[in-house]
Amino acid sequence: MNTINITLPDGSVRQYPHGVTSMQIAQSISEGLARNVLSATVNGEVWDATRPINGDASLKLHTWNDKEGKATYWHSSAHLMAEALEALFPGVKFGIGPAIDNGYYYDVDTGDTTLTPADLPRIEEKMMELAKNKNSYIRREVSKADAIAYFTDKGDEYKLELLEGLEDGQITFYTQGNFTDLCRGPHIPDTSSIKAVKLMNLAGAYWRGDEKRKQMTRIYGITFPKSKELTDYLELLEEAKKRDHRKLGAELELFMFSDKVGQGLPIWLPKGTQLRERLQNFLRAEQEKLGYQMVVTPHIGSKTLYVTSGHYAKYGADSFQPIHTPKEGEEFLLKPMNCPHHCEIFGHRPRSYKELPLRIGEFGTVYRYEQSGELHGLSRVRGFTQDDAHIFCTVEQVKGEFLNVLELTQMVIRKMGFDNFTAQISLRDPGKPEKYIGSEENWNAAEAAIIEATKEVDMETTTVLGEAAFYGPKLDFMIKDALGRSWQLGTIQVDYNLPERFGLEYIGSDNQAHRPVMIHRAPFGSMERFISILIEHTAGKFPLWLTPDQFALLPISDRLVPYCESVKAELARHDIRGFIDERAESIGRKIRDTELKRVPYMLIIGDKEAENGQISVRRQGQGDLGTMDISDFITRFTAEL
RNA sequence: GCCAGAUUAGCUCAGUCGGUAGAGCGGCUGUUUCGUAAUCAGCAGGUCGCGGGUUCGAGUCCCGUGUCUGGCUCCA
Repeated sequence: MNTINITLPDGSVRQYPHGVTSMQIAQSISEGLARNVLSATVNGEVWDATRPINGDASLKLHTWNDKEGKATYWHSSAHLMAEALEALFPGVKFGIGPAIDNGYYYDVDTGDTTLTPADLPRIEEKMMELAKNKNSYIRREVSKADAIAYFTDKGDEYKLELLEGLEDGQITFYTQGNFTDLCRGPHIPDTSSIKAVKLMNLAGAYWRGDEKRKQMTRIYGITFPKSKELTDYLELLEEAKKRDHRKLGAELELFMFSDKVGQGLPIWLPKGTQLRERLQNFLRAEQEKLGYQMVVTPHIGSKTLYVTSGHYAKYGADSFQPIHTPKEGEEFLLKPMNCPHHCEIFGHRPRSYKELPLRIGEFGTVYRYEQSGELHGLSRVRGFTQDDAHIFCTVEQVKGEFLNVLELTQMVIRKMGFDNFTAQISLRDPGKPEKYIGSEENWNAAEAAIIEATKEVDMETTTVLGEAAFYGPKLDFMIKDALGRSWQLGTIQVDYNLPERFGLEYIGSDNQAHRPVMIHRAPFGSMERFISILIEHTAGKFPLWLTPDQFALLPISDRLVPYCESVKAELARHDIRGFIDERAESIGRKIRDTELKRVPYMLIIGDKEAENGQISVRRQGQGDLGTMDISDFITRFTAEL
């Protein structure tokens, strides 16, 4: 047979000579496509576009515009960087160098020389110089013995270790220019499409992710086929920097940290507290509508509580250590989660099936000893408040409760101005039933309930097997912000373990004791983390109903302050809140300062407005909206809420 | 916790070869009473993160340590 059948994604079948490459197929379709093709999926596996196809195959060509194309491109860029490093730092050793979501990295060991950020431009230059050589990426199958010989000769113990895990017969090398690497591939045809490079940063990374092993230097980089795309990407990063919640949090006086109070312990300032409490009140009201009952539990709990829950055995050593009292033998732990307290609430008196589902909610402040290097603004802290609740129910009720939580979360997220909202469902690893507690029937029922519930609310989901907790399946919420970055919010988890450990029971209609199922849910994770995401998503321009100050009254002269007072009082009667800027500053200055504080409405008051009983309205970020009656403003304002 | 970098006035930053500290913004005082993004002037702010060391002399060099930043590992 001299010809093979190639099936394209549209289902059409074309015939090509045996040994044809994806590149040649692209050429037969169009020159333009051939110029842009980076790799191809052949029978479900991503291949080099230059690799011969030796049998009937399905084929999908990849360009810069798809995920696989970018991944190939960036992985090849990592090799290009390695070539540049080898030219500049002879003797450098290489770990692994994969593509990531935005670019690639390569872990390197430069021996006694330490790389510094000042070295990066030099490496970038070398990469561009090498890219211009238009070197092809050449794939070569090698025997294990030859491969070992090559890297032994080179003295790269990392590659040798990687080789140990590979089987003879499936080892390939890729070479471009003067650089040869152990690599499964695939790679782009040649280096000429790499037109712009930026090495982002340097970081330490453990060899094979093991903190007991040597730390290598990880160099992060990104490349693009057009220099304009690099410029755009760097602008996006600039924008992200401007929106950094740590920066905005300080500028807008929302929160602070103090070395004396302790790292990772946020202090909420008046404006931030207003924002947070308003958000909390909104969430509380919505949850009460859905049948949640709010409780308050102490910030510490006896060690016994956590021994019972099992958390002490699992996390005790890595937590804030017990608080000891003057009387010996008393030990308390800072509350790291609210569930044990809520279990005690359920168990404090006999429960009837008629009370289920029992939904116990709490804005519960918890303390966790996060490693110091993990702390980050408000998104990773040591003291935070969960929008927590525990639902005690029957297995039959799990689906309804999931629906309830999904709908609540969707509604709140939309109200907050996010529109891209997805979920990850984590189920058992079907091959390892011994890893999980709880009966087979209960697991099946709960997993089915979660999947059905997400279908009913029409939510985009991904399902991952083996990611469930040992005590039950779970669902994690994800949102994308205005810059397209993904954030993980909170979770809903089914738990068969804690009711067991706390011996929780209810009396069923059959007059027998039954064990309830417990659902943990904190859809937003924590107030701290959620607000950090909200700050970055909105760039500090919070939704009107939520923002601390909704307007600023800006009198042109201090003789107009009394009129401002009357306007403020009138707006207050309509629950519109704000302040008067009474400073002896020019109106231009007051407007500038108020714009920077992201106060949504600026009401400029001069003699004309005072005479006519009107206000001149300016919207933050939009400019002058003209003069209007106060009642018209209230109408406009209320419509925007 | 680990690797790398940073740490100077409230903030953003400058500070040369080691010779005793500087700007802008902000603050205060005065001035300006103004029409849609900074009125003008003066003044006050610093144990150069902290603790040691080298030196006649340390913001600057060395050691230790705190905190922050970027990653790694971790995240009930």
